[in-house]
This record gives sequence, C-alpha cells and structure tokens, in this order.
Amino acid sequence: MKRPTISDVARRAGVSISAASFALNGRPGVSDRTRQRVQRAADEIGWHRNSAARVLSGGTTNVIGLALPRPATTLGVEPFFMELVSGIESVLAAPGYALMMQVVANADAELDVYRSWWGGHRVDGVIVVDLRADDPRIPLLEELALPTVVVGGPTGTGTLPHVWADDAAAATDTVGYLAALGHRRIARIAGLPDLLHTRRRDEAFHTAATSCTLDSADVVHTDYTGLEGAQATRRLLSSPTRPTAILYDNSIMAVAGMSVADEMRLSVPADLSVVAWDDSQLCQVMRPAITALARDVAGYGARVARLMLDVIAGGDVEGAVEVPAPRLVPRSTTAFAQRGLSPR
Amino acid sequence: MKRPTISDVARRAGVSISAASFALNGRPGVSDRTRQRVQRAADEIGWHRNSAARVLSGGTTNVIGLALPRPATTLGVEPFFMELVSGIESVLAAPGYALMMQVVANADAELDVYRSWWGGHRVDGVIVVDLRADDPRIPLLEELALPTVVVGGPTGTGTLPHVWADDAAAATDTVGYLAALGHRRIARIAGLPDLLHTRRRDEAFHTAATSCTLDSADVVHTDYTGLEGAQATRRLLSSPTRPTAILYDNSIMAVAGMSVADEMRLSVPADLSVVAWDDSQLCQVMRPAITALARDVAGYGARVARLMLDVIAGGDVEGAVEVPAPRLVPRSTTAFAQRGLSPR
DNA sequence: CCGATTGACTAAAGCGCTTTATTTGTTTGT
DNA sequence: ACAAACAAATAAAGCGCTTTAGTCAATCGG
Repeated sequence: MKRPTISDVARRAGVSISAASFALNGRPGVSDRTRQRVQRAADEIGWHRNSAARVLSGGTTNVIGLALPRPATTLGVEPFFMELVSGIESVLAAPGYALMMQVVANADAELDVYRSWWGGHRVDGVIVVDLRADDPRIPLLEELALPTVVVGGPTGTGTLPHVWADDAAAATDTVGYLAALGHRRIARIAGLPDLLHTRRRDEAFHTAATSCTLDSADVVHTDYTGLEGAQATRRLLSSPTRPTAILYDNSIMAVAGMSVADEMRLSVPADLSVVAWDDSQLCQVMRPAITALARDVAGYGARVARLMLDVIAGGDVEGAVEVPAPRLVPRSTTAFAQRGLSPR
Repeated sequence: MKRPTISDVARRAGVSISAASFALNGRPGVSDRTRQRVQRAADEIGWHRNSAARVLSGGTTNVIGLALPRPATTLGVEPFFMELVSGIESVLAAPGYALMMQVVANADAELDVYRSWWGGHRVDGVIVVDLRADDPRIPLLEELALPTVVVGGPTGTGTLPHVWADDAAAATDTVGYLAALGHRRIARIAGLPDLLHTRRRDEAFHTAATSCTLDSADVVHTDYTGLEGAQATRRLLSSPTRPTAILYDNSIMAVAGMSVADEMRLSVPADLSVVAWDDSQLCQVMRPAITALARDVAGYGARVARLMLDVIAGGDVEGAVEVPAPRLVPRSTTAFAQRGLSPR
C-alpha cells in the first residue's frame, strides 16, 4: 500500500504542490474555496503529513524527549514517575505531541542522547528529571539551546526554565507537626542521596529538627524500594533510642516500614508514627490509612508540559514556575508520642 | 550553533558525500583506511545523523510507537503497565531504539494515530496493549502492514505476532488451590470487563468453579482502582453468603480489600483468603504478606520488544510467543477455610 | 487609460541523507 | 600486452515537504 503524498493531494485537487501545502498549513496565499477543495482531497485519499519531510525542511517534530537515567527495571517501582508522565501526557496529547522516552544506562549516555537528539532534529524539546548536584546535563542543554524544562529546582537549574515545589517547607511543616505531637526522635528514610531534591529535603529536615530541638533526627538513604525501606526501618527500630516517628520518601517504603513495625510488635501509631512523602491510593486504602504529604503529581507534570509548549512556542517564558508545596494530610498513622519513651 | 551535516564530514575527510555515507553506515565500497578517516572526522566535529533525512530516503526511524487508549490520569494506577514499559525499554535501549508513547482519548483516536504514524513514517513498528473483543486496531494494522506486536492473546490477534501468557491456567490453578483449602465460595474482583484478558480470566474462573463444584463464584468488574476494589469487597462481604476467598486482579485492590476486611472485623486469612493477580513489592511488604500470582512482567515486556525487533528485521518470526504462566506464590493471606462457614 | 498594487497561484530550490549509475584506477587472466 | 574483472570513489537523482521568488490577471488611484 502506497502512502499518499502531498502531490497526490495537489493533483486530485487540481492545484500545485505549493498551493496544497499552503492550504494544508493554514497559510495565506490560497482562496477559501481552494483551501477547502484541498482539504477535502486530502481527507478523501487519507493523506498524512510525512513528518520526516516536514522536519527536513525546517519544521518541528511534535515530539518531546524524556531521557531516563535510571535502570529500566526500576522504572516501575516509583509511582511518582509514572504519575508525572501521565500528567505530562495529558497536556501533550491535545496538540498532538508525543513523548519519546529513552532509557539510558548512565549520565554520560544521557548526554549523548541529547547531542544526538539535537544533531538529528529528533525532538522539539526535552524534559529533564532527577536533577543532581552539578548536573552536567544543564550546561550541555544550555549550550545546545535545545528547548528544555527542568523538573525540580529552584537551584541547580542554571538558566533553564524549571518547575519546582517547595519541598523544604513541606519537610519543615511535617517535622513541626510531629514535634507538636510530642515526638522528640524523628527519623527520615530518604531516597537516592545524590538527587538534588533528596538533598534539599535532607537539609530542611535537619534544619527543622534543630530548630525544634529534637533529640535525634537520623536520615537513612535508600533506593526507594520497599526492601531497602524495610531494612532501614528495622535498623532504626532496633536502636535503644529508636525514633517514635519516621518520615518516608515514598509510600511503598512507608508500607514496608509499617510491616516491619508490626513484625517487631510495635503498633502504629501508638508506638510509631508514620508519614509518607507523596500521597497515593495505597496510603488511602491501607489500614491504618497513612498520613501523607500530598501533592498533585499529575498536575505537576501538566504544568511542566505546558511550560514546555510555551518554551517551544518561543515567547519569553517564566524562568521558574512554582507549584503548590506538598500538603500534610493527617490520617491514622500519626498520633501523640507516648510518654515514657523519652531517652534514658 | 550549526549542526554539522554529512557534507561537513565528507569535506573534512576529503571524500565525497557518498563515500562518507557508505563509510558511516558500514556499507561496502570504501577502503578501511577511508572508512576510519571518515569516522574520525565525524567524531571530531560531533556529527549526528539527521534521522529525518534518513527516514525521508527510505531508512528506519528507530522508534517504536505505543498508543495508550486510556485516560492519561489513570496511567499511574496500574503498576503492571509501567513494569511492562520498563521491560520493553530494557531491550530497546541497547540498539538505540526509543519508545514513543502517545495517550489517545479513545479507540477511534488510536486508529487515527496509527494511520498518521504509518502515513508519516514516524515509527518502525507499534506495540498494541489492552486488547479488546473484536478490536478494530487489529484489522487496521494488518491492512497498513505496519510491523506490530500484540501484547496478549492467543486469540483475537488476527494474523499479527503476539506474546501471551496462559492466564486461564493460572486462574484454574488458583481456584483449585483455594478449593483444596476447603473454600466453597470464592469471588473474583476483576478489572475492566471489555479487555480480552479479563474475559479470558473470567471464563477460566467460571469453568474452574464449575469443575470444583463451588457453591458460589461471583465476578465483579472494576476499573482497577483501590476505591472500586474496596467497594466491591464491601459489597461481597456484606452478603450473608459472603465468599471465604477473593481473587483480585491487581495488588492495589487486594490491599484495599484487606483494609475493608479489617474494617468489617474479618481477619485475613482466618475469615477471608486473599490472592492478588500480579505480584509486586507491595504484596511482599504487606503484613500479612499477600499470596500472589507472580509473573515476570518486565521479562514479558522484554520478550515483546525482542519480537518487535525481529519483526522489524523482517525475518519470518514466530506468530505466537508464549511466556510462562503466572505462578501461584502462597504467602500469608491464604489459609484453610473455616468450618462452620458453609452456607445455611 | 496606464502604471502600481494586490490576490491567487505556480515553479523551483533546498533541507540532509541514501542509493543507483557511472567513472576512474588497479589487478588479473591469457 | 590487452581486454576483462574488480575495487574505490564520485556524481546525481530522489525521498516529501516548505518556502522564496516569481507569474499572471484583476483591481485601483490619479
């Protein structure tokens, strides 16, 4: 089956190729009558623009690139990520943009992917996730002048537009809340330590702990899996000065931690309060339901996508868009700290 | 910054454009010495093939398309899906293929997406998920002769190559196991009723129930969310002849169901046995740990991707690839049915 | 009534690459 | 020693589209 080309359309409509092109692209230079005739001809023979040809003559690809510097096998673990993607897609779908995802083995490979996307005109823009300290992707993308939106910030994003949420404030609020419930030993089971947002949360946690004069505020880093979350919890709860509250960096680790507490005959929330960063269905259906730092992740992704489209459209865009900070949603895993659990 | 083209490479290497093209594509017609010189020149100026130009002159795009006929907002709910994607990516990443995902509003829009991908040479092949009865995508893709791999089967896939698992056998096994534990009233809380694999599981469940002469074997359909899973469970457990075992179609619903049981003062597994279709970290870290029908979803995706590459390579491929059926992994949510719970 | 303007349309170049046909130069067979 | 065969390299066409420069006729101002 032969794909119809624009010259087939032009022939059928009885006009020149250029007239057909103008008509099909809503450009001036053709009468309305002709425009309709061309449009009809295109519909009749089922013409679809060959995007390669359009790109080659200087057009756009209607593709946004997303390189993923994580092992493919762990993509499924973090619910945050998929929700973000679905939010991005929800905005991109309407104007017909597609999202091109490419898993890359490491940071260097990711740089190559950007260079190749840029060199080969493969994408109109890229979305950068998992920002790290001194991230080499930032200067590269600045140099290539490839339209970019960074998920994260507000620091470490160079001159690139980015969308960020005030994670620090959320961390501070949460520690404050737990402290107000009488907790004096609070731990944080965090995600990957080299991600910038992990660091920011770490710092805020630390600062808040100091200002609330907590007795202890340990931070343990994990790879976001339930397995490591459980291990970290087990270790923390085995200490004679075990924490009375733990803040987890995702919900799967929070669930894992609650299982460990159960295993060690500690009751949640009587003996241990649990808070999960990022709300999810899981937090809502668990019993006890998990207190969570809720945010609209899909909305976050949607905002990223909209900024991306703005950047591509080329108008001057806001360099930094702030989305609402995570909101503490108290449920049944947080309670007053038991008296008598203070350190010996 | 100007992107270098193949003629820049050719000039720098002191050869013709065609020689450069042959050299860079590993084609015969150039000496090894020249080939190396061209390669070096390309590296030095950071040349990347313009994929649009290559596509236009009949090459491949190195992109696999995946259209998603679901609302973008529910993408994040089903862990199965993301794991499948990560499995696909793990195979596609090595030969440099990217995965283009496009969320579409409905089935008709998906057909348009295929037509447009085909007409515009945008993808080398497509992967079809969420197979339905009399799926209109199958005949369209057959007609377009767009390389396709269907996730699912073994029926309803027309002449297209597909990768399937024997879900029916798994359903039968599970019912048999529960019956052997003395359960006589088993329910199934299923996913979307128009998906073909849901139907197949439904039928197998029904058949097995009949052959085990169960007293009841209700099936309730949901949208895979914890919310609907909880509702369905609540309704089932409120019946005077409530089931003593429930088979859930995903783990989030299983967790939701366990919470409902707890809420109704029914203990798992003493009063209610629970089995989740598809294992997950969640099943492992929950307490009690959830008995699950485990399968290697990422491996499934990887197999799909490999078949896709084979189809594109154009050799004659197996029309139907079977991956191992889900394996029942008994954990702590399944136990003997209590006596005295038989129907009045 | 004539040159200037405008609107509708077309011819043709060019985007960067692959590939076919062709040329050039070197071996080989006899 | 000469044609045949081969290897190495090149010229040029063409993929489907956009866009610039241009043609042609109708309209306008003075």
